[in-house]
Amino acid sequence: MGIAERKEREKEQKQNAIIDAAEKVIFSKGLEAATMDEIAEKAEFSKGTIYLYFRNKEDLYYAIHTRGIQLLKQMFVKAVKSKETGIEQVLAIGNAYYEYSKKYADYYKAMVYYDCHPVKTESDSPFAEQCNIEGEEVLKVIAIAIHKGIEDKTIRPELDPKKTAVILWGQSMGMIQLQSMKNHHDFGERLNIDFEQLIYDSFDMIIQSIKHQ
Amino acid sequence: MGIAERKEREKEQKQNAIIDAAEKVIFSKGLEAATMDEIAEKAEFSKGTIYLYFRNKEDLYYAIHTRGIQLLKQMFVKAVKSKETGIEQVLAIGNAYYEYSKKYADYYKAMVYYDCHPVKTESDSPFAEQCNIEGEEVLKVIAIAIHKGIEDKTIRPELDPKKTAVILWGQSMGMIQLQSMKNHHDFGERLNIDFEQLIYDSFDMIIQSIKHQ
DNA sequence: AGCAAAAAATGACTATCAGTCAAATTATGT
DNA sequence: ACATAATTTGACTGATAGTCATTTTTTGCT
Repeated sequence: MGIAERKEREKEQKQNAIIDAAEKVIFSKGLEAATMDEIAEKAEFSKGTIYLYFRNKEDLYYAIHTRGIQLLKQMFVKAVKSKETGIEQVLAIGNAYYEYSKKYADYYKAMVYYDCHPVKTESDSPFAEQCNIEGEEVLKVIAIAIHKGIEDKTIRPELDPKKTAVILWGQSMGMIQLQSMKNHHDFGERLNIDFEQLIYDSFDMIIQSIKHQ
Repeated sequence: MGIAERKEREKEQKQNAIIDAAEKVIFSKGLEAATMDEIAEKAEFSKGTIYLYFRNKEDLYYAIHTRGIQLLKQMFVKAVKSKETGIEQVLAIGNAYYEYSKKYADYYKAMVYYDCHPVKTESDSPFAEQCNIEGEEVLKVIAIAIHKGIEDKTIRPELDPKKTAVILWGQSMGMIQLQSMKNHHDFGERLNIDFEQLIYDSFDMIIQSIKHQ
C-alpha cells in the first residue's frame, strides 16, 4: 500500500509550504521582527503545527538557508560551464558569488546569519546538518574548478585543490561580507572607497596568486 | 566649581562598571542567554539605571565590542613595532589578528556579531558610532604598515595603502571567521583540514601577492 | 457503513525578558 | 532647613517563543 509514501510526500509538501510562508514573512520584515504566529498564519497552519515540523525558529531559518545554498551552487555550476579554463572558472565563481550576494540579498543574509551563529550543540538539527552538507557541495564545485586548472596548466600545480578552495571561499566571503557591512555601518562611506571595484581588485589578487607562472 | 567634572567622572565610572558587569555575564553565558536583569544585578544597579546609561542591550554589546577593538589595535601596534620592514609588519599584523581571535575569543565573538548585524538605522547609537571610529583606527594601522612597505621597497609600489588595507582586512577576516566557524559547525572536521595551517597558508598567499617583485 | 486506534492539528496557556515610567531617593544650592 | 534638580528604583507592560492537553482527522479492520 502506498499510504506511507503518500504521507511522506504530503509531509514534505507541508514542510515546504511552511518554509515558503516563513520566507515571505522573514524576507519582508527581517528575522527578528518576524513572529512564529505570523508565519503560522501565512502558512495557514496553527502555531503548534509549525513546531511539529520545525524544532524552533532557528531551524526554520536553516531550512531557508539550505534553499539559498542550493541556489548558490546552481550559480557556481553555471559559472563553471560558461568558461573553458580552470583559472577562468575560478574567477567566474568569484564573480557569481558577488552577484549572488546582490541578486539574492535575503538568502545571502541568511547565509551570513548561519556563518555567524553557533548552532546550539544540544539541538543537533537535521536542518542545520543539511546546511553543512550543501555547503560542502559548494566547496566541491570550487575544488573541481581548481583541479581542472591544474590539469589545463592555468593554475599552479603544487596547490591542493580542496585546501585552496577553502582559502578562496574564506577570502571571498570576507570581502563580500565587508561590502555588505558597509551598507549597514557607515564603513566605506567615510573611507570614500568604491567597494564593488575593491571586490574585483581582491579577486584579481587572488587569481594572480594561484595562476600558473 | 568641580562638581560638574566630578559628576562627569562618576558617570563614566558607573558606565564602565556596567560594561564590566555586562562583560562578565555575557561572556559567561552568551549574548542571548544573558538577561538585562542579571547584568543589572551584577552591576549592583537596578535595571532602570542600566537603561539610563545604555539605550538597549545591543548598545551595551557595542560598548563591549569597542573595548575589544581597542585591544586588537594594541596588538596590531605591537606587531608593527616588532618588525623592521613593511611587508614583515603586514604579516605580523595578520598573525596578531589570528592570535587575537584565539586569546580574546569572547571579544572576537562580539566583533563577529557586530560585523553580521545591521545597526538599526533609527538607533544612531553613540556606542555603535564609536565602533566605527575605532575600526577605522585599526585599518589605519594596516595602511601605515603598507605605506612603510612601499617606501622601503618590500611592497609593490602601485598599491594604494588604504584600499589594500581593506582588502587584507577583509580576506583575513574571512579566513579567521571560517576557522572559528568550524568550531561550531562540523565544517572542517569532516573535511579533515588543519585550519590553523590553512590560515598561515592564506597569509602566505596574500603576502606573495603584495610583496615587491 | 461503523468503530477503535493512531496520527495530525489546534490554540489557549506559560514562562521569559526587553524596555518603561511614575514614584522614591539622594544630592545640590541658597 | 528647605526647595529644586538629578539620579535611581523596581513593579509593570507588552510581546513572543515554545508547550501540551484536547480536538479533529485519517486509517485499518470488520
